[in-house]
Amino acid sequence: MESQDLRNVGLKVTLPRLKVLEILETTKQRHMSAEDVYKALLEMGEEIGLATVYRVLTQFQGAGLVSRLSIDDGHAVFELEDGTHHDHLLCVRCHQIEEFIDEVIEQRQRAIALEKGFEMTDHSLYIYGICQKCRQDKD
Amino acid sequence: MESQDLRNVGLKVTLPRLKVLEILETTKQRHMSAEDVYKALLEMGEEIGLATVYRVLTQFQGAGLVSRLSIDDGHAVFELEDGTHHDHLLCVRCHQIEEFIDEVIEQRQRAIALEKGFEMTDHSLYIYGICQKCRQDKD
DNA sequence: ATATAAATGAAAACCTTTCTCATTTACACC
DNA sequence: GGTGTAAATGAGAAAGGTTTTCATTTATAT
Repeated sequence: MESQDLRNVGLKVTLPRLKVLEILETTKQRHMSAEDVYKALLEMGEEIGLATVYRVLTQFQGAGLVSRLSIDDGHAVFELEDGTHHDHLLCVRCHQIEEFIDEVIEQRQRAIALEKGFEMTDHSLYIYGICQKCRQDKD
Repeated sequence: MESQDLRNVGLKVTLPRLKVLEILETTKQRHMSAEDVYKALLEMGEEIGLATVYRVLTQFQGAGLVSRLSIDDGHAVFELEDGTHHDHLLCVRCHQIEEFIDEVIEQRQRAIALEKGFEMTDHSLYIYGICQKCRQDKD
């Protein structure tokens, strides 16, 4: 019952919102750009505007339904929020994204913010590299 | 003798390059966007094109003279390379940037890349928050 | 049912960054 | 010290992702 998910966060239940949510939930690829979502919807035969996809994703982010990753190349991808904070490894060849959690790093970050007098609002850690599969393919 | 710095990295010594280098070295603000550098040069009375500033900064980055930070909002700033790897704290109110080094985090990152089979090429860590000064000003 | 505020789609606008191309410049060589 | 040649520059156009505008459509409260 996805409609309720939307109502819970104070968003009107509209077809575009339901469809975007559906794509995010059913696509195997966990990390999708707005363009990815848009194309997936077109392929489903849904009529939707790219601007709407951007708007909906931004609203979802504001509502805590998704989080937005800002990749180094000035590109954003979205992932369904699952409540766990995690960081990311990005393959610079195939652009696959893996996730990891490291409590030691989390702790150090909090300590550093404290040390520097910062009230931490957010943090982001990206490790860029060549993933195992790409290294095997042609090293 | 900045001309030598340029020759050392295999770049022709041109006025625009010398001027960009001069701005980076003499401006108090350590982290500057291409636009910042461009405006600073115009204010100095230098005639330079914005495209040239971008090109020069990118070349400097390739030559290891500067590093580029990609801020979350799809904005890049440059800093003179000083040989030390460090990460950044960014104030979301005043946009001031502070630097820190944490060997524990560096180590964990290497360990995680290894665990995941990644050959790490780069990594970036940003802590976003409200800096001490901004917290005092109006909390 | 209906009124009303919110949401949508298409296209234009935006913003930072890169590219194109004609002109200028630095540097190696004479 | 001139001079040829490849590289660098500047202006403006183009690119690419994202946001805005505005007329139209839709969801929801009454």
